[in-house]
Amino acid sequence: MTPDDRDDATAPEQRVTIWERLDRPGRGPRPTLTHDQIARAGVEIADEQGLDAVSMRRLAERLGVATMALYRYVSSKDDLLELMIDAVSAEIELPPDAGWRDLARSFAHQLRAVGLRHPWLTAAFARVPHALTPNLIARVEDILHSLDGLALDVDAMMAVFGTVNAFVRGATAGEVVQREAARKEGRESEEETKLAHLPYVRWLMGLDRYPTLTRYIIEGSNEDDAQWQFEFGLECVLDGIGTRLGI
Amino acid sequence: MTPDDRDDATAPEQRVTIWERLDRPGRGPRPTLTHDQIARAGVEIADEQGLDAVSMRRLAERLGVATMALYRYVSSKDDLLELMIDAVSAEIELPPDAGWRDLARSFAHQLRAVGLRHPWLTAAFARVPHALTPNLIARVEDILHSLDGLALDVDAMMAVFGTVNAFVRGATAGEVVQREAARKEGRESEEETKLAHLPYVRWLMGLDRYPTLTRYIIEGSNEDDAQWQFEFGLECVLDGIGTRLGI
DNA sequence: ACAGTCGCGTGTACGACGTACGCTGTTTTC
DNA sequence: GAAAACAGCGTACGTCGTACACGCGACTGT
Repeated sequence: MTPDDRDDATAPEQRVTIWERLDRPGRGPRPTLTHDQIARAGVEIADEQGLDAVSMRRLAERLGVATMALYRYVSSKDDLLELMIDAVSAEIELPPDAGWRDLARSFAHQLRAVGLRHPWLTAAFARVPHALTPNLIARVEDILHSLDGLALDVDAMMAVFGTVNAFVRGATAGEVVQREAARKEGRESEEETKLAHLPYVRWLMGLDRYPTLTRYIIEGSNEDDAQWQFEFGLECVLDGIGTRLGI
Repeated sequence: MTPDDRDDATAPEQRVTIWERLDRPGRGPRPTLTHDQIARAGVEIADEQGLDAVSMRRLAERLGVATMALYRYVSSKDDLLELMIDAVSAEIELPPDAGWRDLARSFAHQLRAVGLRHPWLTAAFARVPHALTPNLIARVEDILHSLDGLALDVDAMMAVFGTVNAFVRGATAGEVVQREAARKEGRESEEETKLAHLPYVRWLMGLDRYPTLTRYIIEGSNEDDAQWQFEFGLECVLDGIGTRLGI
């Protein structure tokens, strides 16, 4: 027998999101920091030294406050990551009055650009439970709005955004993982990275189990590979959506 | 002969991947563990209690060895994550002799299934520098092989895989983030999750800044939403690829 | 004007983490 | 048999997130 139907000690945890608490009325002393400052400082650290370097202690030191002071602004480190995600998400600016296709394309390119400019973003997305921050929600709204009036039901509209979004995140994540690995291991140039992987690649090819992959490594023009692949994939996605929905 | 005739003191750090070290010849005592056992135990812990619960101490305890004994098998925790990724990647089995489209579709569905069955996988991918483990490489080879003989150059072939892979990872990541958040906060049913988000959603809608999004929340049939969206997106991607490459 | 109370900033402390290092004992190779 | 290589282990260090209690400053209601 499991007496689980009255145990609300753990059940209805109504977590209030940080966004709802952002500008609370002032009673007591004036806060010395703003959420914006905190997010910005966190982004700076992450950009310079990677996401692992963003600790509450380091962040507090950079802001000139005690470590625990930060917890007056964020309820946990996850909250901090949400702030940081939202901060860099603000860098995305979409053209007004564009059709859904141009809008989606612009969103895709810019989300990728943000992800590459802030390589920690991918890892942050994977860690944070509630990644729908206001600045991202606003862009969702923009794209949904551009799809309105095309005789689509709302599920289809959301599916369009979801598909583009999924592709961009996956593609960017793939690119970023490699760069971050390079940074962590102290490599600086693309050339150095290729050199570091060389023994492993050689070993793989020597196994003779991956002939087609081997051909790609030998014949492939690894010139601007990632950028080209992204644009190729994106256009495929947009074409596929347009055709399937007749828009 | 000189056992060490390397001249390049400044060369990049030649990290030897764990895969190249897997079955080294035995000198000294017999190992009591295998890499397979370790990976399996790690996967068990992660499945049961989440990726954060996979610590070297806990893993060692489950395996009945001292913590530091594990470092005879993996050189770091990242290595361990690679082993775990490879272990669950083995769950993907593709049909033999299928066309590229069926093969890609099967790969997509199974990779998603693995990601949902092991919700920590997404986070692991984001943490690990070299996520191309043998079992994944083998599937890449399968798909590339199915594209051979269609008059594509190798770059295009790789782009096909890359596009499908990116979409699947992005889509799965999105689904998983929500489930993991629910698990972390102790929620069990989908209903409970919806209830927990209700105040935030209401607050968002009350801002009156996201009318189309609001319509989606109200009108959307959130029934089997994720599964449907995934299949919709996947077919768009496959269609787009097929049309663009004429295959 | 004054008391109450709310909340900001802080210091300390706890339990967990990854892992460097050195030791002991076993197995293989010369 | 001696030497070398290597498995397993215990200890220790530095770091992390954050719970908690304290003191002080600023607003609110009287």
